[in-house]
Amino acid sequence: MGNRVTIMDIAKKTNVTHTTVYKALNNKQYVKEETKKRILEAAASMGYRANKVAQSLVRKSQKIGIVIEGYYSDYSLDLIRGIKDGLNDLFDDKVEGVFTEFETSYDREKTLRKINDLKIQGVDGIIFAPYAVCQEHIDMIELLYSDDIPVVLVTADIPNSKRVTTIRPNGRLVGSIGAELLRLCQKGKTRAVFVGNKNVVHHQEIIDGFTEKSNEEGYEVAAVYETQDDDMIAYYSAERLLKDHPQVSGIYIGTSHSVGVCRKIIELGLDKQISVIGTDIFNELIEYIEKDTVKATIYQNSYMQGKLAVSEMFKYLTEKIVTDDTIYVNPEILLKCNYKQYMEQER
Amino acid sequence: MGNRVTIMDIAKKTNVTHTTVYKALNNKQYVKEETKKRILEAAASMGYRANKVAQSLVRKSQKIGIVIEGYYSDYSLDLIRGIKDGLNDLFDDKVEGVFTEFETSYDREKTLRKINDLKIQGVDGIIFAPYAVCQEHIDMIELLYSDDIPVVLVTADIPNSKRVTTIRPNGRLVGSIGAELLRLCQKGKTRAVFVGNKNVVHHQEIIDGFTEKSNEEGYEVAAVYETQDDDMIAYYSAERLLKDHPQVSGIYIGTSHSVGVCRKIIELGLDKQISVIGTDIFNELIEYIEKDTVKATIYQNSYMQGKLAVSEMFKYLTEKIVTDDTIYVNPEILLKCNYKQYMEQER
DNA sequence: CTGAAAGCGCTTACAG
DNA sequence: CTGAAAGCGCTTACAG
Repeated sequence: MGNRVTIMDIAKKTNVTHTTVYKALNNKQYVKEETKKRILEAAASMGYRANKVAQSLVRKSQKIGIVIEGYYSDYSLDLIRGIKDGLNDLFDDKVEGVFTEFETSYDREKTLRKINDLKIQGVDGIIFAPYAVCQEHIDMIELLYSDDIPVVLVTADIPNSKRVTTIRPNGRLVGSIGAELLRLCQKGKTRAVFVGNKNVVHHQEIIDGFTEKSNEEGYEVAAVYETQDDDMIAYYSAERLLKDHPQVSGIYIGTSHSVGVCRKIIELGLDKQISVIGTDIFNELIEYIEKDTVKATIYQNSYMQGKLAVSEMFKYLTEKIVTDDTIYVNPEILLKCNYKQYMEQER
Repeated sequence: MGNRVTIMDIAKKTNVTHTTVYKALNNKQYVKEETKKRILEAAASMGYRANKVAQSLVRKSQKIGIVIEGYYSDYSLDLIRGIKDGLNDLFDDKVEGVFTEFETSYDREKTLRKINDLKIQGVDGIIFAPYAVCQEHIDMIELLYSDDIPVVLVTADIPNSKRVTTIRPNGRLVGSIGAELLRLCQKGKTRAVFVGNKNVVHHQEIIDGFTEKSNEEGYEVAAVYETQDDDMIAYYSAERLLKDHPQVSGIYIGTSHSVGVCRKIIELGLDKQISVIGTDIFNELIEYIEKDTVKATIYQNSYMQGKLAVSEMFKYLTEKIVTDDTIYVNPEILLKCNYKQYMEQER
């Protein structure tokens, strides 16, 4: 290992000091073009690779602001846990998180105010988990961009915005998995899907993926309902569904907090005829998994999304590079025998 | 961030030099008990936490030897990729991997020789992926242990050995998932399971988990076959199975390289009646997933196992701590619509 | 038993 | 435009 190429080695070879090499390598001003070229060539030919450990030791600390918009659910709690663990992993790399308060409801104005506060506090970057998309968000991100404050999105994307990247599950894939799981266990040919809110891009994607896959495999999607992640709305929507479409034998619930659907199904004694697939894992769902009303649930791993959001932000802050324009977290399929592994998991 | 507690802060507070603090904190000899106690107390009260970045910068390089025993399959290739990526992540932490050659067959003697070679080369730790378990392995690990060379196992455990930890899928859980997936899509009540070799602890666990879960849910496991991960043996075993137990409607193939089972099923035109669940993902399996002969496959993520093995070894080498006595990697369920995400994946 | 000094590979003022 | 010096927070010989 004694053979690692350092800035000093390059300095010796090119007859300048390591300070000059540093400047050339990091594109700082005040290095003669010709010198710079020589240095860069030497670095390349010697296989130089900056030592990130040394860089972390001297770098000034980086502040990352965190804004999580609306809906205080298990999904958000896991997201936050992931972000916190991600920050903790980078503690010695001098990364600091600046959390803004969490809201139990969606308030566009508040979000904008919080982001502005973070800017004033001088954060180096912002991790933002948006709920619904709006023009103000796009404008705000544009503004931050021009102020050189990168924004990494998590759980959802904001199309046409200048965010650096987004870490999220692929909604169309989630919908497809829901459809395919139903194919495996559904008896009839008619289905329905429930989401929280069609204005949430992710939810629309789920509908699209579910519908496309269902049609492809010869199933009819008889109805799409919005539950606003409200258990009672879910309950009454299910009632309506089963009245209007008694031939339904498969339901995909593409959102959390909508176990009302299961309650209604059991109430009507239809739980042997109708197969249900759920989304994510949370306490209220367990009972229905244990009873086999819910055959499987699709876990979107918000914990991992949070963790990745932090590491991606760090990567961008320190190297100005990003893994990909969109980073998809694989949705996982949980059954009765393995869902427990995913509650409060670490990974 | 300027408020991080350093070794220097403790030194000032306790009126010694940072060298002494270092010794006290790291349990080095030649520190008076009383001084040590004072220092440790101060450190605790000040909330001291060693800076891992600084430690990595000065630590001498660590050599990790890698031995992968037998069977050169996609599973092993992904494992190796994981180990390599794990090592690469720790490049700046001065971690170096020393690979021994891979064998396409299982040779106990060769394994022992390779491990001994690594010891002579002076590695600081060994990552070992065993195939079958034997007393010689246990003895070898014991020997390494007394020479202060920690062994981290991956993909399987060696019970009663002095390995530091093992990173692996929970075989019983894999078997249970196989059984539960069959419950979702199987028509009849009789099943069979194929594994590579019952002497492989992991395979026996799969059988146990599968059988227990099947019985629990009212299914009969009519037969258990060993394929030796050989396609032709799998093919002929399937033939025998379907002759001896024509009522079989669900099959779990708990090992790779046994798609011969699927070939036989299709040949006999039974692919509409029999549901098959596979294990892991590799090229030969794709065709049967696409045709819906294999309804789902259980992915054991050897890539992640390899990556974790490296980080666990590093943790042990640098901090003498281990996350857990056994670290389970969650098996994931792949369907037709999402298996592609897992081929050559990074994560 | 305790301490003074050098060094890991960078970055950051500051001087020339 | 280039360089000399200090420093990040540890570990490692070496001296006392």
